[in-house]
Amino acid sequence: MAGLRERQKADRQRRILAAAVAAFREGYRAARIEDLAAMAEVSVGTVYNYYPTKGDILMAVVTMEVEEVLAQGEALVEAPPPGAARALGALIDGYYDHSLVYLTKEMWRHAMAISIEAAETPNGRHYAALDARLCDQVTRLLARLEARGEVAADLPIAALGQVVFNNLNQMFMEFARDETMTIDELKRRVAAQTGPLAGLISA
Amino acid sequence: MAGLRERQKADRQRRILAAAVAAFREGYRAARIEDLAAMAEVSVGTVYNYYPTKGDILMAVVTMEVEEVLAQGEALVEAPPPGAARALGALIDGYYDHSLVYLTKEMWRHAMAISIEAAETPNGRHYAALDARLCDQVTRLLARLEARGEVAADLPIAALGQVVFNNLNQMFMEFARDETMTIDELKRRVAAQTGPLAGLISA
DNA sequence: ACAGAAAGTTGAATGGCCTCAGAATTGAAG
DNA sequence: CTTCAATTCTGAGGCCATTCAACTTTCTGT
Repeated sequence: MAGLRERQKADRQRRILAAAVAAFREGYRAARIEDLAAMAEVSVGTVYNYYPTKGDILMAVVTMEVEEVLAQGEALVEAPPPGAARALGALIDGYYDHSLVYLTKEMWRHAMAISIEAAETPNGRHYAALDARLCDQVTRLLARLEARGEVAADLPIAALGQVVFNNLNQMFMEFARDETMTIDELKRRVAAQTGPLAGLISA
Repeated sequence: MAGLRERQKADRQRRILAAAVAAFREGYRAARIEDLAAMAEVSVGTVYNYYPTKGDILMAVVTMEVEEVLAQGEALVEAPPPGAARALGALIDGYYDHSLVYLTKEMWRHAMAISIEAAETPNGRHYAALDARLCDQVTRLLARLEARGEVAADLPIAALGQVVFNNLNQMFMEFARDETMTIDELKRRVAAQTGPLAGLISA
């Protein structure tokens, strides 16, 4: 049975995260830990008892987002539409469509910044691991297409998968940097890059 | 004639930058503005009179590095070695070889983080502009190879140039993230990605 | 039901980037 | 060589993420 202490703990955890999502969406930089604490009806010290740094709170939100993106992508890898260009496009568009559910562009910018700046911390490593899983998913899609005979057989699939992923990742970074770029614009631009590539590797 | 005031100004500027390069190489995070000020024999306020933020001082160093990289790359674009794979490899290796002259990996990480986090500031835009010039240089190399008949004629050169650049850029980020990765390791990995790509687009 | 241990909470204090009101220095004019 | 305006310098102080020693609350064994 869940004791009182455990219930209170779970409740506080939830309140802090909810406060963070609400406050961060208004502005990550502008949100002070003191504010989150007040919203969650908890003291500053307690916030730090649940999350080691402000960045970790952000990363918790990023993780939610990316886990859902990965799950959705997995479904697509299981049964990709026919044609390399179409299959890759569908996977990538799916990623982008699900990128701003919990996070804003500003939140993404800070998450990316933290993952680079603090690369050697658990946080940075965790972000890198999420990236690696996305990269792996792209590669597995290529492998499946190759198995289905839609991609030429003698290509270094892992290397090309990483090229495709690096490209979609970097383009997403550019998207996050530019407040005026829309998701459709992003998709269009990446399709213009991935499409020709898909054409080159098609069987 | 240069008045006393002007000479003093230039001298302080130089002292601050020199102090910054020395201190940052020991550790960007660990370097406090107060330390730089002391090293440059100037007050904290004066440092801020010359550079609006700590990040701007770093960006001044990044600019030195990238300008030299671009100049070197330009020479290669003028007279690329024969073969798409060889030409691209030479350009990219040149970039990487000249990446740690003034900067350390830690400095790069912080510079990258700032450029994303503060994308809308003059600083962020400046960094983005440097990136754009590098991307353009890669694309111009491809265009030149196409003109020489070493790359197939009907390809979207600009899009492919950006794919190649995004890939080398993202891989450099990974290099900066991982203190144990050597430049040779980085070159090897990128060659394994760019090589096949070059093969696919060769005439 | 109570004492003691365990676990968790609290908010004042710390450290470092950056600001700003006033002091100091330089150059120009009389 | 003064005087004054313009420029530049200075460092104490504000802000906010983070820490930590003291205090509460919950749990456990008797």
